[in-house]
Amino acid sequence: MGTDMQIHEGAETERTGADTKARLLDVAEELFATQGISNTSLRSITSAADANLASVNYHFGSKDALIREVFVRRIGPINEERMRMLDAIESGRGDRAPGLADIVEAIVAPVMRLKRVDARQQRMFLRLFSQVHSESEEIQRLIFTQFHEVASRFIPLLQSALPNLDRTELLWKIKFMIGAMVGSMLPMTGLTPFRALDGEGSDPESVLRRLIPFIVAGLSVSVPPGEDRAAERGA
Amino acid sequence: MGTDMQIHEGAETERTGADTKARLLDVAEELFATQGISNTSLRSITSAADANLASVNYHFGSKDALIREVFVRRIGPINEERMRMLDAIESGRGDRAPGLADIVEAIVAPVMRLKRVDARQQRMFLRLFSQVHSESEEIQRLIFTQFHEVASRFIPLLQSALPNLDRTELLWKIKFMIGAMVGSMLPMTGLTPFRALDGEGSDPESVLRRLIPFIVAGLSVSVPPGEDRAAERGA
DNA sequence: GTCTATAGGGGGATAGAC
DNA sequence: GTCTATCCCCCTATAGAC
Repeated sequence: MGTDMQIHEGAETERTGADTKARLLDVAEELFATQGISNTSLRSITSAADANLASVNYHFGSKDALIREVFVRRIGPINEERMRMLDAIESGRGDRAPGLADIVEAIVAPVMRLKRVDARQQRMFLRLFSQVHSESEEIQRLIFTQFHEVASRFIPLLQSALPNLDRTELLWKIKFMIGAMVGSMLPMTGLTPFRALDGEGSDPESVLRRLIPFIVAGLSVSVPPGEDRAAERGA
Repeated sequence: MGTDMQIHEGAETERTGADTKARLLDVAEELFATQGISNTSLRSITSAADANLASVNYHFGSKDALIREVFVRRIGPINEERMRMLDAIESGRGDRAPGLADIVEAIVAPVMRLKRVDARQQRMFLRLFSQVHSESEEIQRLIFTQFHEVASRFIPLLQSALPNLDRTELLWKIKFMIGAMVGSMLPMTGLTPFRALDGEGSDPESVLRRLIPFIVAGLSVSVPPGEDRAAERGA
């Protein structure tokens, strides 16, 4: 199968006059996404970015800070948009419980609309985040921390919209929800039937029109109290 | 933060008299999961497995075959169980459309019950599959191929249970469904509220009791025909 | 400055000895 | 089954021709 050729499929900033800091971010993102984070040495980053080994420390302070920056650059705008949408929901109606779909949309839509960026960046986004699972807990925490703020507003809001769910139930459903969101971005490479989805209907708004009701339905459904499941099997 | 120490957290087969083939599989899986597949050379695998460079070719035939084997070892049993469950569904009732929950369970449950294996293997499973997105299309295909058989039975079955959904709709929902399934396995490391889920309620059956209704609800809900939601924003 | 040629290294696959 | 040695291919870098 030969060796991997992914590293330089179509570099963007390589030769431009972009400043070193931006180049370092671009290169680091790409290497992180394809090789893993801890597998990527500062040396490989700086040499690929045509920069000095010391430049990372100068521009970011540490490798950890660089890692954080790489993710902040992608997650930051998404979470800011989420906060804005959550603001809109909470300010709009004084006491009335906000619509479930609005809340879900606030979390999910900013990610989908990220598709605005070109396909290459889209792929990179998925790759980058896929790598997180292969990293140490410290690095994972470093990245998950960036969702704390949004989560601390989203969870209570969702709880208030679904007062009948106990907390455990709610949190599990949120995991499913996040999964469904990610699932919408999975390539499904080579599974023939799914090739049909590559064309039309894959623009952000179309996906959202399908994804949000799916999630809302899943969130809304009540879970059978608990013991045997063979019971409802015949129904 | 130091470099990655994950490689040998608690190796299992290292020193035992386990045969070379098994050792190669274990080592390859671990290296694939932590470094990526194409980033892992046969040389690094064989040396870590205390085996000869030629051993991979002797035991598996090629690197591709080794890759396939690594995944087959994990996916194989899952898909076999899925096929058995699909058999049971289709044989049981002659003409009547099978219950949606049964179909979903047939796909989802075998993955959840994989948790039977120890936590380390569970983590490895997620890591391993996370790496797939960072690989070339050839490798992705190599792995996705292993789902063809199940998919070709599952999709029509689901379609028959949801006759009102057009094919595109159905396929999107399947992506969401797969996502939700994966989502249930995500660590959410460091997001404080989710730490509560680590203890009770995280056994396979409990997760399934929540996950299956979530998915069934999402599959069942009808999607708004399409024009209303600001659809014609830019199109 | 651009292009072709060639050297070097890494990696996968294979033959033949043990 | 395992090993050593080797072949071949691909990629990168560099040098010399134009």
